[in-house]
Amino acid sequence: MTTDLPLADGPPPRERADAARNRAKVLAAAERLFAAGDPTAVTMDDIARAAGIGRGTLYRRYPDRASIARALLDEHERALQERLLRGDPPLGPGDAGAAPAPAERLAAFYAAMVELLETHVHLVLGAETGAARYRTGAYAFWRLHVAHLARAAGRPDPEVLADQLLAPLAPELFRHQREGGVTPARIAAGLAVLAHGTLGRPD
Amino acid sequence: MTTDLPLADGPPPRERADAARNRAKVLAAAERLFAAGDPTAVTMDDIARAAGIGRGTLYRRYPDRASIARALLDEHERALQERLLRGDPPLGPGDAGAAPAPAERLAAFYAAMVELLETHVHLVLGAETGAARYRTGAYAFWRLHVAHLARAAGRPDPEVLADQLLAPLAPELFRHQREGGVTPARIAAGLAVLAHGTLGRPD
DNA sequence: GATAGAAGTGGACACATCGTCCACTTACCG
DNA sequence: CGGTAAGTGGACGATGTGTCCACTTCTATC
Repeated sequence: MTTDLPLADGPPPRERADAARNRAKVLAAAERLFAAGDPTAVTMDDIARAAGIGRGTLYRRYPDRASIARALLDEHERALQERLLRGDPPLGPGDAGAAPAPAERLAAFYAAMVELLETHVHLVLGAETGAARYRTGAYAFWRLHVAHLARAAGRPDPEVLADQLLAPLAPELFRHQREGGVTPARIAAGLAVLAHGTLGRPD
Repeated sequence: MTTDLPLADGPPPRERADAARNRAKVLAAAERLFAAGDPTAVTMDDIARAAGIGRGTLYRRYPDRASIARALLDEHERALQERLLRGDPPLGPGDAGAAPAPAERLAAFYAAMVELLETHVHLVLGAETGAARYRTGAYAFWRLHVAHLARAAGRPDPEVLADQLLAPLAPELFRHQREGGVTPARIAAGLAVLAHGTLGRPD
Protein backbone atom coordinates (compact mmCIF):
# COMPACT_ATOMS: atom_id res chain seq x y z
CA MET A 1 0.00 0.00 0.00
CA THR A 2 2.23 2.85 1.22
CA THR A 3 5.41 3.18 -0.82
CA ASP A 4 7.61 5.96 0.50
CA LEU A 5 5.55 8.83 1.84
CA PRO A 6 7.74 10.77 4.29
CA LEU A 7 5.46 10.12 7.24
CA ALA A 8 7.49 10.08 10.44
CA ASP A 9 10.95 11.28 11.33
CA GLY A 10 13.05 8.56 9.72
CA PRO A 11 12.93 7.23 6.17
CA PRO A 12 11.14 3.87 6.34
CA PRO A 13 13.82 1.21 5.78
CA ARG A 14 12.55 -0.65 2.70
CA GLU A 15 11.97 -4.36 2.95
CA ARG A 16 14.41 -6.34 0.86
CA ALA A 17 13.10 -8.43 -2.00
CA ASP A 18 14.26 -11.75 -0.53
CA ALA A 19 12.72 -10.85 2.81
CA ALA A 20 9.39 -10.06 1.19
CA ARG A 21 9.53 -13.31 -0.76
CA ASN A 22 10.14 -15.27 2.42
CA ARG A 23 7.40 -13.44 4.28
CA ALA A 24 4.95 -14.52 1.59
CA LYS A 25 6.23 -18.09 1.74
CA VAL A 26 5.78 -18.13 5.51
CA LEU A 27 2.23 -16.84 5.40
CA ALA A 28 1.20 -19.23 2.65
CA ALA A 29 2.75 -22.21 4.42
CA ALA A 30 1.23 -21.25 7.77
CA GLU A 31 -2.25 -20.79 6.33
CA ARG A 32 -1.95 -24.25 4.79
CA LEU A 33 -0.74 -25.87 8.01
CA PHE A 34 -3.34 -24.18 10.22
CA ALA A 35 -6.13 -25.33 7.92
CA ALA A 36 -4.76 -28.86 7.56
CA GLY A 37 -4.93 -30.14 11.13
CA ASP A 38 -5.05 -28.97 14.72
CA PRO A 39 -3.84 -25.35 14.63
CA THR A 40 -2.70 -25.48 18.25
CA ALA A 41 -0.34 -28.32 17.36
CA VAL A 42 1.49 -26.45 14.60
CA THR A 43 5.06 -25.62 15.68
CA MET A 44 7.45 -22.95 14.50
CA ASP A 45 9.59 -25.78 13.17
CA ASP A 46 6.71 -27.06 11.05
CA ILE A 47 6.14 -23.64 9.54
CA ALA A 48 9.82 -23.04 8.81
CA ARG A 49 10.16 -26.41 7.15
CA ALA A 50 6.92 -26.04 5.15
CA ALA A 51 8.03 -22.59 4.00
CA GLY A 52 11.45 -23.93 3.05
CA ILE A 53 13.40 -21.49 5.22
CA GLY A 54 15.52 -21.74 8.37
CA ARG A 55 14.28 -21.32 11.92
CA GLY A 56 16.39 -18.22 12.43
CA THR A 57 14.76 -16.51 9.47
CA LEU A 58 11.29 -17.30 10.75
CA TYR A 59 12.03 -15.99 14.23
CA ARG A 60 13.47 -12.80 12.75
CA ARG A 61 10.03 -11.57 11.85
CA TYR A 62 7.59 -13.59 14.00
CA PRO A 63 8.30 -14.25 17.67
CA ASP A 64 5.75 -17.05 17.89
CA ARG A 65 2.97 -18.92 16.16
CA ALA A 66 0.31 -16.54 17.40
CA SER A 67 1.84 -13.56 15.64
CA ILE A 68 1.76 -15.41 12.33
CA ALA A 69 -1.86 -16.40 12.76
CA ARG A 70 -2.72 -12.86 13.74
CA ALA A 71 -1.06 -11.51 10.60
CA LEU A 72 -3.30 -13.79 8.56
CA LEU A 73 -6.41 -12.96 10.57
CA ASP A 74 -5.94 -9.24 10.80
CA GLU A 75 -7.60 -8.07 7.60
CA HIS A 76 -10.72 -10.14 8.24
CA GLU A 77 -11.12 -8.81 11.75
CA ARG A 78 -10.56 -5.25 10.60
CA ALA A 79 -13.26 -5.62 7.98
CA LEU A 80 -15.77 -6.68 10.64
CA GLN A 81 -14.70 -3.87 12.93
CA GLU A 82 -15.29 -1.42 10.11
CA ARG A 83 -18.79 -2.77 9.58
CA LEU A 84 -19.55 -2.47 13.29
CA LEU A 85 -18.52 1.16 13.32
CA ARG A 86 -19.87 2.38 10.01
CA GLY A 87 -21.81 -0.41 8.32
CA ASP A 88 -25.53 -0.70 7.77
CA PRO A 89 -27.85 -1.54 10.67
CA PRO A 90 -28.40 -3.71 12.54
CA LEU A 91 -24.65 -4.40 12.57
CA GLY A 92 -23.73 -0.73 12.37
CA PRO A 93 -25.23 2.07 14.48
CA GLY A 94 -27.67 3.35 11.86
CA ASP A 95 -29.04 6.86 11.47
CA ALA A 96 -30.04 8.93 14.47
CA GLY A 97 -33.69 8.44 13.58
CA ALA A 98 -33.58 4.70 13.00
CA ALA A 99 -31.09 3.31 15.53
CA PRO A 100 -31.51 -0.46 16.02
CA ALA A 101 -32.11 -1.75 19.55
CA PRO A 102 -29.00 -2.95 21.44
CA ALA A 103 -30.31 -6.52 21.47
CA GLU A 104 -30.66 -6.42 17.68
CA ARG A 105 -27.16 -5.12 17.26
CA LEU A 106 -25.74 -7.75 19.60
CA ALA A 107 -27.54 -10.51 17.74
CA ALA A 108 -26.19 -9.16 14.44
CA PHE A 109 -22.70 -9.02 15.90
CA TYR A 110 -23.04 -12.60 17.11
CA ALA A 111 -24.15 -13.71 13.66
CA ALA A 112 -21.23 -11.94 12.01
CA MET A 113 -18.77 -13.49 14.46
CA VAL A 114 -20.19 -16.95 13.81
CA GLU A 115 -19.66 -16.34 10.11
CA LEU A 116 -16.10 -15.18 10.72
CA LEU A 117 -15.39 -18.18 12.95
CA GLU A 118 -16.90 -20.57 10.44
CA THR A 119 -14.44 -19.31 7.83
CA HIS A 120 -11.39 -18.81 10.00
CA VAL A 121 -11.56 -20.80 13.26
CA HIS A 122 -8.29 -22.41 12.39
CA LEU A 123 -6.63 -18.98 12.36
CA VAL A 124 -8.31 -17.81 15.56
CA LEU A 125 -7.21 -21.00 17.31
CA GLY A 126 -3.69 -20.46 16.02
CA ALA A 127 -3.71 -16.89 17.27
CA GLU A 128 -5.33 -17.03 20.68
CA THR A 129 -5.21 -20.13 22.79
CA GLY A 130 -6.79 -20.00 26.22
CA ALA A 131 -5.93 -16.96 28.31
CA ALA A 132 -4.03 -15.19 25.51
CA ARG A 133 -7.41 -14.33 24.02
CA TYR A 134 -8.00 -11.56 26.52
CA ARG A 135 -4.76 -9.81 25.66
CA THR A 136 -5.35 -9.37 21.94
CA GLY A 137 -6.33 -6.08 20.41
CA ALA A 138 -9.26 -7.70 18.67
CA TYR A 139 -10.73 -8.87 21.98
CA ALA A 140 -10.42 -5.37 23.40
CA PHE A 141 -12.42 -4.08 20.46
CA TRP A 142 -15.22 -6.63 20.74
CA ARG A 143 -15.36 -5.98 24.46
CA LEU A 144 -15.69 -2.24 23.96
CA HIS A 145 -18.43 -2.76 21.43
CA VAL A 146 -20.49 -5.15 23.56
CA ALA A 147 -20.01 -3.07 26.70
CA HIS A 148 -21.31 -0.09 24.75
CA LEU A 149 -24.42 -2.03 23.77
CA ALA A 150 -24.95 -3.25 27.35
CA ARG A 151 -24.70 0.30 28.61
CA ALA A 152 -27.14 1.51 25.96
CA ALA A 153 -29.56 -1.17 27.17
CA GLY A 154 -29.27 0.16 30.71
CA ARG A 155 -27.56 -2.90 32.14
CA PRO A 156 -25.45 -2.51 35.29
CA ASP A 157 -21.70 -3.17 35.17
CA PRO A 158 -21.53 -3.34 31.36
CA GLU A 159 -17.82 -4.24 31.20
CA VAL A 160 -18.25 -7.37 33.31
CA LEU A 161 -21.34 -8.35 31.35
CA ALA A 162 -19.45 -7.77 28.08
CA ASP A 163 -16.79 -10.32 29.01
CA GLN A 164 -19.51 -12.79 29.89
CA LEU A 165 -21.40 -12.17 26.66
CA LEU A 166 -18.23 -12.69 24.63
CA ALA A 167 -17.35 -15.96 26.34
CA PRO A 168 -19.60 -18.15 24.13
CA LEU A 169 -17.59 -16.94 21.13
CA ALA A 170 -14.43 -18.60 22.41
CA PRO A 171 -12.88 -20.44 19.45
CA GLU A 172 -12.43 -23.62 21.46
CA LEU A 173 -16.16 -23.79 22.15
CA PHE A 174 -17.00 -23.02 18.55
CA ARG A 175 -14.80 -25.82 17.30
CA HIS A 176 -16.17 -28.20 19.92
CA GLN A 177 -19.73 -27.47 18.86
CA ARG A 178 -18.97 -27.69 15.14
CA GLU A 179 -17.16 -31.00 15.57
CA GLY A 180 -20.12 -32.23 17.59
CA GLY A 181 -22.27 -31.73 14.52
CA VAL A 182 -23.88 -28.43 15.54
CA THR A 183 -24.49 -26.19 12.54
CA PRO A 184 -23.52 -22.51 12.43
CA ALA A 185 -27.21 -21.66 12.18
CA ARG A 186 -27.99 -23.41 15.46
CA ILE A 187 -25.07 -21.69 17.16
CA ALA A 188 -26.23 -18.31 15.92
CA ALA A 189 -29.79 -19.07 17.02
CA GLY A 190 -28.65 -19.89 20.55
CA LEU A 191 -26.65 -16.69 20.66
CA ALA A 192 -29.68 -14.74 19.48
CA VAL A 193 -31.64 -16.09 22.46
CA LEU A 194 -28.82 -14.89 24.67
CA ALA A 195 -28.72 -11.47 23.01
CA HIS A 196 -32.44 -10.77 23.18
CA GLY A 197 -32.82 -12.21 26.65
CA THR A 198 -29.95 -10.22 28.12
CA LEU A 199 -30.21 -6.89 26.32
CA GLY A 200 -33.85 -6.96 25.21
CA ARG A 201 -36.94 -5.71 27.05
CA PRO A 202 -35.51 -3.24 29.60
CA ASP A 203 -36.71 -4.30 33.05
CA MET B 1 -12.43 -46.58 53.32
CA THR B 2 -13.12 -49.95 51.67
CA THR B 3 -10.95 -52.72 53.07
CA ASP B 4 -11.64 -55.99 51.35
CA LEU B 5 -15.30 -56.39 50.55
CA PRO B 6 -15.61 -58.93 47.71
CA LEU B 7 -17.26 -56.47 45.32
CA ALA B 8 -16.44 -57.43 41.75
CA ASP B 9 -14.94 -60.51 40.17
CA GLY B 10 -11.34 -60.06 41.28
CA PRO B 11 -9.99 -59.34 44.75
CA PRO B 12 -9.01 -55.63 44.75
CA PRO B 13 -5.19 -55.54 44.80
CA ARG B 14 -4.44 -53.55 47.93
CA GLU B 15 -2.34 -50.43 47.62
CA ARG B 16 1.03 -50.84 49.21
CA ALA B 17 2.00 -48.63 52.14
CA ASP B 18 4.87 -46.90 50.35
CA ALA B 19 2.67 -46.25 47.34
CA ALA B 20 -0.01 -44.66 49.50
CA ARG B 21 2.61 -42.53 51.20
CA ASN B 22 3.90 -41.29 47.88
CA ARG B 23 0.43 -40.62 46.57
CA ALA B 24 -0.18 -38.35 49.53
CA LYS B 25 3.15 -36.61 49.03
CA VAL B 26 2.31 -36.00 45.37
CA LEU B 27 -1.12 -34.53 46.08
CA ALA B 28 0.19 -32.29 48.85
CA ALA B 29 3.07 -31.03 46.72
CA ALA B 30 0.83 -30.47 43.70
CA GLU B 31 -1.74 -28.54 45.70
CA ARG B 32 1.05 -26.32 46.97
CA LEU B 33 2.55 -25.74 43.52
CA PHE B 34 -0.79 -25.04 41.84
CA ALA B 35 -1.65 -22.48 44.48
CA ALA B 36 1.78 -20.84 44.44
CA GLY B 37 2.00 -19.55 40.87
CA ASP B 38 0.58 -20.05 37.41
CA PRO B 39 -1.01 -23.52 37.50
CA THR B 40 -0.65 -23.96 33.74
CA ALA B 41 3.12 -23.55 34.12
CA VAL B 42 3.56 -26.35 36.66
CA THR B 43 5.39 -29.30 35.10
CA MET B 44 5.46 -32.98 36.01
CA ASP B 45 9.11 -32.47 36.85
CA ASP B 46 8.24 -29.74 39.34
CA ILE B 47 5.72 -31.95 41.06
CA ALA B 48 8.04 -34.94 41.24
CA ARG B 49 10.83 -32.81 42.66
CA ALA B 50 8.56 -31.03 45.16
CA ALA B 51 7.17 -34.38 46.28
CA GLY B 52 10.67 -35.80 46.63
CA ILE B 53 10.07 -38.76 44.32
CA GLY B 54 11.31 -39.81 40.89
CA ARG B 55 9.64 -39.03 37.58
CA GLY B 56 8.92 -42.67 36.89
CA THR B 57 7.04 -43.02 40.14
CA LEU B 58 4.92 -39.99 39.39
CA TYR B 59 4.04 -41.20 35.90
CA ARG B 60 3.11 -44.60 37.26
CA ARG B 61 -0.07 -43.23 38.76
CA TYR B 62 -0.74 -39.96 36.94
CA PRO B 63 -0.30 -39.68 33.18
CA ASP B 64 -0.26 -35.89 33.22
CA ARG B 65 -0.73 -32.76 35.28
CA ALA B 66 -4.45 -32.60 34.57
CA SER B 67 -5.12 -35.95 36.22
CA ILE B 68 -3.42 -34.77 39.41
CA ALA B 69 -5.40 -31.54 39.50
CA ARG B 70 -8.59 -33.48 38.85
CA ALA B 71 -7.85 -35.81 41.75
CA LEU B 72 -7.58 -32.77 44.00
CA LEU B 73 -10.68 -31.11 42.56
CA ASP B 74 -12.89 -34.14 42.48
CA GLU B 75 -14.36 -34.07 45.95
CA HIS B 76 -15.28 -30.39 45.73
CA GLU B 77 -17.04 -30.84 42.41
CA ARG B 78 -18.87 -33.90 43.67
CA ALA B 79 -20.13 -31.95 46.66
CA LEU B 80 -21.62 -29.31 44.39
CA GLN B 81 -23.14 -31.93 42.13
CA GLU B 82 -24.77 -33.49 45.16
CA ARG B 83 -26.28 -30.16 46.16
CA LEU B 84 -27.60 -29.63 42.63
CA LEU B 85 -29.35 -32.97 42.66
CA ARG B 86 -30.62 -33.17 46.21
CA GLY B 87 -29.81 -29.92 48.00
CA ASP B 88 -32.22 -27.22 49.15
CA PRO B 89 -33.77 -24.85 46.61
CA PRO B 90 -32.98 -22.75 44.73
CA LEU B 91 -29.83 -24.79 44.05
CA GLY B 92 -31.64 -28.11 44.33
CA PRO B 93 -34.93 -29.00 42.66
CA GLY B 94 -37.15 -28.44 45.71
CA ASP B 95 -40.44 -30.10 46.51
CA ALA B 96 -43.05 -30.74 43.85
CA GLY B 97 -45.20 -27.96 45.27
CA ALA B 98 -42.47 -25.34 45.59
CA ALA B 99 -40.15 -25.84 42.65
CA PRO B 100 -37.98 -22.78 41.99
CA ALA B 101 -38.08 -21.20 38.52
CA PRO B 102 -35.33 -22.31 36.09
CA ALA B 103 -33.83 -18.81 36.05
CA GLU B 104 -33.56 -18.90 39.84
CA ARG B 105 -31.88 -22.25 39.77
CA LEU B 106 -29.44 -21.14 37.07
CA ALA B 107 -28.55 -18.02 39.03
CA ALA B 108 -28.00 -20.12 42.15
CA PHE B 109 -25.82 -22.52 40.16
CA TYR B 110 -23.82 -19.59 38.80
CA ALA B 111 -23.31 -18.25 42.32
CA ALA B 112 -22.17 -21.64 43.59
CA MET B 113 -19.74 -22.02 40.69
CA VAL B 114 -18.28 -18.57 41.33
CA GLU B 115 -17.74 -19.62 44.93
CA LEU B 116 -16.07 -22.85 43.83
CA LEU B 117 -13.88 -21.00 41.35
CA GLU B 118 -12.93 -18.40 43.92
CA THR B 119 -11.63 -21.15 46.18
CA HIS B 120 -10.14 -23.46 43.59
CA VAL B 121 -9.42 -21.67 40.30
CA HIS B 122 -5.85 -22.82 40.53
CA LEU B 123 -7.00 -26.43 40.49
CA VAL B 124 -9.48 -25.92 37.68
CA LEU B 125 -6.79 -24.23 35.60
CA GLY B 126 -4.44 -27.10 36.34
CA ALA B 127 -7.08 -29.61 35.31
CA GLU B 128 -8.68 -28.19 32.20
CA THR B 129 -6.81 -25.86 29.91
CA GLY B 130 -8.57 -24.68 26.78
CA ALA B 131 -10.35 -27.34 24.78
CA ALA B 132 -9.77 -30.10 27.36
CA ARG B 133 -12.55 -28.53 29.42
CA TYR B 134 -15.24 -30.00 27.20
CA ARG B 135 -13.99 -33.52 27.63
CA THR B 136 -14.12 -33.69 31.43
CA GLY B 137 -16.82 -35.53 33.29
CA ALA B 138 -17.55 -32.46 35.38
CA TYR B 139 -18.32 -30.39 32.28
CA ALA B 140 -20.69 -33.06 31.05
CA PHE B 141 -22.53 -32.84 34.34
CA TRP B 142 -22.84 -29.04 34.36
CA ARG B 143 -23.98 -29.18 30.73
CA LEU B 144 -26.68 -31.71 31.51
CA HIS B 145 -27.90 -29.64 34.42
CA VAL B 146 -28.07 -26.36 32.51
CA ALA B 147 -29.64 -28.01 29.47
CA HIS B 148 -32.29 -29.42 31.77
CA LEU B 149 -33.04 -25.95 33.12
CA ALA B 150 -33.15 -24.46 29.61
CA ARG B 151 -35.60 -27.15 28.54
CA ALA B 152 -37.75 -26.55 31.61
CA ALA B 153 -37.83 -22.87 30.65
CA GLY B 154 -39.10 -23.81 27.20
CA ARG B 155 -36.01 -22.65 25.33
CA PRO B 156 -35.28 -24.18 21.91
CA ASP B 157 -32.12 -26.27 21.40
CA PRO B 158 -31.28 -26.49 25.12
CA GLU B 159 -27.99 -28.35 24.60
CA VAL B 160 -26.51 -25.64 22.42
CA LEU B 161 -27.74 -22.97 24.78
CA ALA B 162 -26.25 -24.86 27.73
CA ASP B 163 -22.76 -24.76 26.23
CA GLN B 164 -23.17 -21.05 25.65
CA LEU B 165 -24.44 -20.41 29.17
CA LEU B 166 -21.50 -22.33 30.63
CA ALA B 167 -18.91 -20.42 28.60
CA PRO B 168 -18.69 -17.44 30.99
CA LEU B 169 -17.60 -19.89 33.71
CA ALA B 170 -14.40 -20.73 31.83
CA PRO B 171 -11.58 -20.64 34.41
CA GLU B 172 -9.40 -18.49 32.15
CA LEU B 173 -12.06 -15.80 32.05
CA PHE B 174 -12.64 -16.01 35.78
CA ARG B 175 -8.96 -15.54 36.48
CA HIS B 176 -8.73 -12.72 33.98
CA GLN B 177 -11.61 -10.89 35.62
CA ARG B 178 -10.32 -11.46 39.15
CA GLU B 179 -6.84 -10.26 38.24
CA GLY B 180 -8.45 -7.23 36.64
CA GLY B 181 -9.84 -6.30 40.03
CA VAL B 182 -13.39 -7.58 39.49
CA THR B 183 -14.88 -8.97 42.70
CA PRO B 184 -16.68 -12.33 42.88
CA ALA B 185 -19.85 -10.46 43.77
CA ARG B 186 -19.74 -8.44 40.54
CA ILE B 187 -19.08 -11.57 38.50
CA ALA B 188 -22.03 -13.33 40.11
CA ALA B 189 -24.22 -10.27 39.56
CA GLY B 190 -23.40 -10.23 35.84
CA LEU B 191 -24.17 -13.93 35.61
CA ALA B 192 -27.48 -13.36 37.39
CA VAL B 193 -28.43 -10.86 34.67
CA LEU B 194 -27.57 -13.51 32.12
CA ALA B 195 -29.58 -16.17 33.96
CA HIS B 196 -32.74 -14.16 34.43
CA GLY B 197 -32.55 -12.62 30.97
CA THR B 198 -32.11 -15.94 29.21
CA LEU B 199 -34.29 -18.30 31.22
CA GLY B 200 -36.64 -15.84 32.89
CA ARG B 201 -40.02 -14.58 31.69
CA PRO B 202 -41.08 -17.19 29.09
CA ASP B 203 -41.79 -15.38 25.80
C1' DG C 1 11.23 -64.53 61.30
C1' DA C 2 12.67 -66.07 56.71
C1' DT C 3 11.60 -65.79 51.99
C1' DA C 4 9.59 -65.62 47.27
C1' DG C 5 7.31 -62.88 44.20
C1' DA C 6 4.83 -58.95 43.15
C1' DA C 7 4.40 -54.06 43.46
C1' DG C 8 6.69 -49.98 43.57
C1' DT C 9 10.74 -46.83 42.76
C1' DG C 10 13.92 -43.53 40.52
C1' DG C 11 17.02 -41.98 37.37
C1' DA C 12 18.85 -42.46 32.68
C1' DC C 13 17.46 -42.16 27.97
C1' DA C 14 15.65 -40.66 23.49
C1' DC C 15 12.95 -37.33 21.59
C1' DA C 16 10.57 -32.85 20.68
C1' DT C 17 10.29 -27.88 20.85
C1' DC C 18 11.91 -23.63 22.05
C1' DG C 19 14.53 -19.35 21.37
C1' DT C 20 19.24 -17.54 20.54
C1' DC C 21 23.46 -16.82 18.28
C1' DC C 22 26.61 -15.93 14.68
C1' DA C 23 29.33 -16.86 10.48
C1' DC C 24 27.96 -16.58 5.90
C1' DT C 25 25.18 -14.77 1.79
C1' DT C 26 22.52 -11.52 -0.78
C1' DA C 27 20.25 -7.36 -2.22
C1' DC C 28 20.46 -2.55 -2.70
C1' DC C 29 22.63 2.18 -3.08
C1' DG C 30 25.89 5.12 -4.90
C1' DC D 1 31.17 -2.64 -9.49
C1' DG D 2 32.11 -2.60 -4.43
C1' DG D 3 30.79 -1.54 0.35
C1' DT D 4 27.56 -2.43 3.75
C1' DA D 5 23.62 -3.40 6.13
C1' DA D 6 19.84 -6.53 5.98
C1' DG D 7 18.73 -11.05 5.68
C1' DT D 8 19.62 -16.16 6.10
C1' DG D 9 19.98 -20.86 8.05
C1' DG D 10 21.57 -24.29 10.84
C1' DA D 11 23.94 -25.46 15.11
C1' DC D 12 23.42 -25.06 20.03
C1' DG D 13 21.92 -25.28 24.93
C1' DA D 14 17.94 -25.38 27.74
C1' DT D 15 13.68 -27.35 29.16
C1' DG D 16 10.00 -30.59 29.22
C1' DT D 17 7.93 -35.13 27.90
C1' DG D 18 7.09 -40.00 28.36
C1' DT D 19 9.30 -44.65 28.52
C1' DC D 20 12.17 -48.20 30.16
C1' DC D 21 14.35 -51.25 33.28
C1' DA D 22 17.56 -52.67 36.93
C1' DC D 23 17.05 -52.23 41.68
C1' DT D 24 14.49 -51.85 46.21
C1' DT D 25 10.76 -52.58 49.36
C1' DC D 26 6.59 -54.41 50.87
C1' DT D 27 3.48 -58.20 52.06
C1' DA D 28 1.50 -62.83 52.10
C1' DT D 29 2.72 -67.33 53.37
C1' DC D 30 4.83 -70.86 55.77
